[in-house]
Amino acid sequence: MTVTIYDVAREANVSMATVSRVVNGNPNVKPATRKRVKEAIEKLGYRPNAVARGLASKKTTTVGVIIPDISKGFYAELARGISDIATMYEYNIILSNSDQSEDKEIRLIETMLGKQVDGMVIMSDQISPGLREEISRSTVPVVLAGTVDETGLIPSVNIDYREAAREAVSRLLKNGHEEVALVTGPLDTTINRDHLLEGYKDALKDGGVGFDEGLVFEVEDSYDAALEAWHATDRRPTAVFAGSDELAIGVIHGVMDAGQSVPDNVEVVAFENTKLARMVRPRLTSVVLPLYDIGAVAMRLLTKYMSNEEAGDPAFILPHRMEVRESAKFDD
Amino acid sequence: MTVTIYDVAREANVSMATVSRVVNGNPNVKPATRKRVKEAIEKLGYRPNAVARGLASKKTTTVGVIIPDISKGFYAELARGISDIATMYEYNIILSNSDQSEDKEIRLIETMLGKQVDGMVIMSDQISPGLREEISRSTVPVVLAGTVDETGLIPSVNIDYREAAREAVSRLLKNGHEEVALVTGPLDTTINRDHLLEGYKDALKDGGVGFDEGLVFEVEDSYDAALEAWHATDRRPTAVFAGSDELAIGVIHGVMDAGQSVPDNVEVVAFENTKLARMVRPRLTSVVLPLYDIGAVAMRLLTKYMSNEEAGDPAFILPHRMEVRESAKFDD
DNA sequence: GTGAAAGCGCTAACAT
DNA sequence: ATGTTAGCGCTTTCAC
Repeated sequence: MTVTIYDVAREANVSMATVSRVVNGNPNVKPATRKRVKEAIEKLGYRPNAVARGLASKKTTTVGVIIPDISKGFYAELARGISDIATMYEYNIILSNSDQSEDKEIRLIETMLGKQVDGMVIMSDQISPGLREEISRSTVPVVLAGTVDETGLIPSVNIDYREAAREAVSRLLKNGHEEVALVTGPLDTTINRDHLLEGYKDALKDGGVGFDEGLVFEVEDSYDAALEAWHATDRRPTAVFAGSDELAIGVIHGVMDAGQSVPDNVEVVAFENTKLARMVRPRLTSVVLPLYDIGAVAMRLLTKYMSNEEAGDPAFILPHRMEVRESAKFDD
Repeated sequence: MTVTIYDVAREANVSMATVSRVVNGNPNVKPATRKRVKEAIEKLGYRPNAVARGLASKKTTTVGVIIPDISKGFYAELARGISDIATMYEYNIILSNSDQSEDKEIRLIETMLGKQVDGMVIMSDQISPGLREEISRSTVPVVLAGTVDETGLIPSVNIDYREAAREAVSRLLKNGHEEVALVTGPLDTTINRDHLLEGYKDALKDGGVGFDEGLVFEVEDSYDAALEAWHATDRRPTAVFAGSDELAIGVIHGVMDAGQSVPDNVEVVAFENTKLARMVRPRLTSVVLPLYDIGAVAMRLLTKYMSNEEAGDPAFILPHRMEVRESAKFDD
């Protein structure tokens, strides 16, 4: 029923070793026999069995990807970057959602290792000690994408979130605001807590403005949560730095509901720059998070580790920039 | 270096067959020896090699998923549904992007079959004859998700797009509009051409309104394209049925730019109901496309085919409904 | 340049 | 209840 390398060998009057050679592009085959073998392959419709090959060669040309939730635009964009580079290097991807559960993450790593992946790209809002432990025990290389490992030991690709946040808030401060709010997702994630919040504080310090805890709005990372938070508070900051485009839009609508205008009464700077940023009025001025690139670079890095190439500093930092639109009054 | 079933067998003083039995939960093992084996597994840190298992059993417990573009919300949502059910049935997923290229689609199917996937879920805006041919030659079951096969031969999961479109346009018509526009993505995709457009025409006929080609705006499926189309035309329809949330938002902003209001001057009904629908003002009234469910049901169907269960009608149709918000003046 | 043979780590009869 | 044995389809020395 299934045609194997033996069948091809018989058909072409050569040994299976020779068939294997032509299938794998080994140059040590006389052109004439190569031709015969190729014809036999064609004739029989032979398709190499990657599982058998994987068992014999101990390489599967597949990599595992663990992602919190592929249905979230943020991660989907990362995944696309990973996928494209994987395809370029002829790897396939086993993709699984972890929902940020440490349990699931660890179980996924185990099953992927069982499936003999050649490497893994992992995304997580928070590298728990258990997860870090599991990763460091891995028999194959692992790269983190858009995910910060506080120890800096696990290879990772990111931007300098803290500096990006500092710059954004500084520009707001330069516009003369006395009360700049931070609207952020849960502060139990590394990026929010140690990067966005700290960058926000850095900027306040730079600008000689005192930190006011009442101006930090920690909400669920959703449009509704930001909107509600704005409705609920009686603070009236005149500028906002939001931790995501969605949060920023929630704030904008909150401001509008209060009968005010963005950017005239309240300036808003977002963080992420998804396509959403252009689909609101006013359009969002947003720090650009190069998600696709982060994924792509992470995968590229992984290919280097998988072939034992030198890969340089494990903590890879990509440049960032700001896309200026109408939700804040910036000049360039 | 790697510990195999032999090592465990030796450690536990049993044969490899017994180890295999306890690993696979075969009841024919005395509790005492089962315990010994489990301890040996624990002690040695044994992890079954799924590749070897796959070669021996001819089952890999992985399914292939081909998707046009995972970074698009539409597909990402489908993928999540597929993934969750796959996980539930203990399958892993090999995920690849096709960018709708027939070439890539066919190549992906080939490499997935080479990797011995147990089945495949495929998404595509258009099942080309070449793709259909390739699918029908597949040695493992294939299910289409959110994808219409005109021949109806390939198992698929969808909603009745045409009827959903008809209902939406009919409700608009009932509000007394004389000019209802259709803003749709490219009409070279099956759903747009044979379902949305036809459903739109059905409704016009039902309502005794003539079809006016000038009221069909075929644009790229993006916010910008819809916005530009609205800016460019001098037609002033008072109601619009849009083929996606993004298109609907483009239309809404186009209407606003023209100094008019939604829904007072123009009523808009969208199709998709992503979370975007609630993030615009006015919020979108939208036909609900149960993307997650479509993916989930497709994967569930695939598990049936993979285990040779009876699966019923191959063309599975899920119910649809409309979510009424403010972009159209509907009562319920 | 080509062939023979020994695995890769497991499952699945078949014995016992 | 447990052990023996023959593959699964390929890669990879090692000979010739």
